[in-house]
Amino acid sequence: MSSYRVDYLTDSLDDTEPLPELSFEDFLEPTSDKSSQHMEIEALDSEEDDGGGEDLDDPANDSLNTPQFKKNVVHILEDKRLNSPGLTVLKSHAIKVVTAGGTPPAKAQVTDVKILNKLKPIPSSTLKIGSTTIATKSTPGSITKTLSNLTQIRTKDGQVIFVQKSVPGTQSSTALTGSPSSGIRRLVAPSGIQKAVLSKGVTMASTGLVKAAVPPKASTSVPGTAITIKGIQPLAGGTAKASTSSTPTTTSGSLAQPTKIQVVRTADGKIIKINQAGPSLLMNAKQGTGTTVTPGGSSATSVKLSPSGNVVLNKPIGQVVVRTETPVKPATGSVASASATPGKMLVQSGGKQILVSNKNIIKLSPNASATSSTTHTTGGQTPSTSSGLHAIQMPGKGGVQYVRVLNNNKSAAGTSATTSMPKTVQTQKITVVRPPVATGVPATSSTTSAAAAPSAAASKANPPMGSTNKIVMRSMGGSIVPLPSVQTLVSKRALGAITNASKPASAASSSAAPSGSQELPRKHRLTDLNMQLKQSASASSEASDSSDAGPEAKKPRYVITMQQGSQKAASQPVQKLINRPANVQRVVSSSTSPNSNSPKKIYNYVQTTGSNGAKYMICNSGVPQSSTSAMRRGYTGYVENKTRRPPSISSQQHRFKHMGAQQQSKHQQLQAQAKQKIRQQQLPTEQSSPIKVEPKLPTLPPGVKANVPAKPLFEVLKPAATPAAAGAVDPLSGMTSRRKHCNCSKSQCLKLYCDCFANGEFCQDCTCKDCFNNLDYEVERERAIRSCLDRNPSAFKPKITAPNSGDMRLHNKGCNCKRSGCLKNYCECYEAKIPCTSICKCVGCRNMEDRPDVDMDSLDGLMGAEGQKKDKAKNKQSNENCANIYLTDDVIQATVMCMLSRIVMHEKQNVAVEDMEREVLEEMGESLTQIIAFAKEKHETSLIDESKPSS
DNA sequence: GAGTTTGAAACT
DNA sequence: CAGTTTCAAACTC
Repeated sequence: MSSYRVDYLTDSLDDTEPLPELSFEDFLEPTSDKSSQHMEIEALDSEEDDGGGEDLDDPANDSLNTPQFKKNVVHILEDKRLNSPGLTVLKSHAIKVVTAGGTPPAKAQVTDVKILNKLKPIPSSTLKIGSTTIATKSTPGSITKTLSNLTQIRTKDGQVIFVQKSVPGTQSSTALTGSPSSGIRRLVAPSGIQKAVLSKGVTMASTGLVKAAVPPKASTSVPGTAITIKGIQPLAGGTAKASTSSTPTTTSGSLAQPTKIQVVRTADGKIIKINQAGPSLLMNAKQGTGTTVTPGGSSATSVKLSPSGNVVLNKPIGQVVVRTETPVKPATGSVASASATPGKMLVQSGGKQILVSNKNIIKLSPNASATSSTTHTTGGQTPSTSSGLHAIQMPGKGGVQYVRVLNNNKSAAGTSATTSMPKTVQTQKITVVRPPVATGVPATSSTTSAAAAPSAAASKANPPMGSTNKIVMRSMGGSIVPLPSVQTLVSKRALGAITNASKPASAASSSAAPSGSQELPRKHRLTDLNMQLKQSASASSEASDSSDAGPEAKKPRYVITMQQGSQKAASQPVQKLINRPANVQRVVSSSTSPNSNSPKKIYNYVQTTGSNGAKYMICNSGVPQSSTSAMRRGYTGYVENKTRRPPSISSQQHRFKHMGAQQQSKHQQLQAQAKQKIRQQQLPTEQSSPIKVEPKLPTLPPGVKANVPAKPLFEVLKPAATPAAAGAVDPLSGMTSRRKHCNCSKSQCLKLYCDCFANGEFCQDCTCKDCFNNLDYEVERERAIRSCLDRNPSAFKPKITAPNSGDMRLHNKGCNCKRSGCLKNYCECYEAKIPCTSICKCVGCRNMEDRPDVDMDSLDGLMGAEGQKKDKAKNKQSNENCANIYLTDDVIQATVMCMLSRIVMHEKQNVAVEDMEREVLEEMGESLTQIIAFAKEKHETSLIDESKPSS
């Protein structure tokens, strides 16, 4: 659907004369007039027949018909499917126009206009001419059912069209159309409200009632949806001409009087003007593959017969073929056979076909020029028949398109036999003369002169074709949303943009801030942000395994917290876990814990790389629970090869050694497997730095699960590491464990002091003493976990998170350094390679994105060591304020406007959406850069000012 | 490797 | 919530 929408938008954009669309709802107001005259717009439901759903998929499909019909939108004509090659009309929407009597309401004329989305047999039943239904089989009379609610539409001409709102229940209309398939049913909006969208520009020369009906979906078999418009009164002036042109055959008497339709605008914004035209007949230059029938020698050179018996004239792009059909019954027996209805004209334009029962309804445009423009029509087109040259003006992308409708009077119903065509057809051709500008007409089918104009489909596909005033934003990746118009975009987005933009502008940091930090200014380097933005996608995709080692990243494991929306998914075990990679082994342990309800706990035993650590992730119910890893100062500790402490076998180790033989064997197997896997998973680390960074696979201490409500899924953020970097580190080579070995002596490894415990891991190969962090002491361990959680529910949550995949990583709590200047690994922020933020309570912080060490030194010189503390606090405050100072609403708005302007610009240039998105993002980046630069400059000047007085 | 420094966790 | 203590990692020598 989205694609469809895009198309839709683009189409509308193309219109030089954007006319507001009218929906049927607009017309629904009951009018007094309903009484006698009514017009029915009946749509044969073709969609279901051909599997309407599929239609949507088909780009070639007429956007008008398919998608909009779902919306119950009635499209009267579209020029896009000229080529509709098929003899077979896949899909049709028929519009019946019933003209009420002339000024003195004479006989009502019913004209069926079919819009054929697809070549699909047109159900004969749909055909109606005049008050009488042409469709032979269907119960003609029923079609004309008048609906109670009639809406009067006054045309430009001052003529009135009545639109009758069909009752939802009217679906019975199907009965109207004889065969179920052919049945006409009323348009019924899903809500039960009948809704048809007509452009306001639709003008009907004559007054009459328009009744829209959509065949009930139930009649899935119904090949096409017919829309009948009844009750159009022929214009007084027009009548004369029309009358002449009118084909006698079709009308059951009533048709005789011509109706003038001046402008019809389709819901998609295309405007079809039907003006009375001179007598000239335009025939299709060329026929498509379909059997062509030249009407009784009349205008149309070539005529295609739809299986239904409808004759479709292939025309070069831009041509609309109108033909009248003789009432002959479907020889072929195609469903459309009914289409044989006499006097029906099939207007095909741009792949869309309109079946008009009464030619006269279409009035020739008086504008000679229009006709003249029809040059492209083949010679045969000359309007032989005086009866009628109808011109339809279709303002399109390029401007007004003219369609000439040639009535072939000659071809009477009887004429049908003439051609091979099963049905005799009187062909009227409508030539659409499009301005040089790309018209919507493009023939979808190759049959017609494809060369001529870009196919409609193409045009749709390529929004670029038409210059659009609208901003069409596609939600690719959710960043950009399709918007109907600039106004909408501005109005809707501007506000949101401000808020939203403020975030990006103010730095992703804010968003990244775990909790209350949103407003806080971010100190992170923009480069980081950018890098992450770029990398986020990939990183996120790779998720858990990714290694976070940005070039800058040292060892810390970074975690991205999934936002609420993803909770569920998040709750789902990490895919890695789900799949239970080689290094994951399921371990079942009897839960001795008093609290745990479940007698047994299932752990996924994960043997990590170095086998230095083993993680047990609770996996009760077979689903490993995602766990969070607490980021601790020491946790960065993926120790480099030259680990300070050689892996000593701790008591823990011994315990593991004494694990059941079975497990042990598993363990060994896993180790081997783990190695292999680790290679894959190994995070790229700084090449220079021996330290390996591993995104920590979030594991939750076994006990945590019980206590902690559904935890957000934390995924390891993998900063985009260059492949090279990734390759550089071979975990196996050094056999370096990326995990640190704790060395706890007093905490029994049951406090957060212990890295292992804090990470939810069991100690293994640690040098700890009196370790209780293992399965042997599960009770104690759980108790400890509960204790920790009691103190701090977030105790096991990662300290460093990126709220969104693209956001900057942030320390949730911030550091509290006093003497290290946040430039040593004592500082968790520094350790994680993220700048301190205002959340931090550090003193003398020098871990700021905007202040590289060098700069700091210089500043130190200026201010003196003592001033540092103050400076630090000051900086923090200033940083905080900076966001407020520099990211004012005006600035944000300006930024947003710049982005919007880009959109508009590119929109006009028909730039691909992807490119547009990129451009917009670039614009945002530029804006941010400027803002930052400005802020920096200001900041520096302020610093200088301060220093001067002191000196 | 011992000792010191440091800051988070734990505790009051 | 602030201050103090405990603890273990980080760091220095």
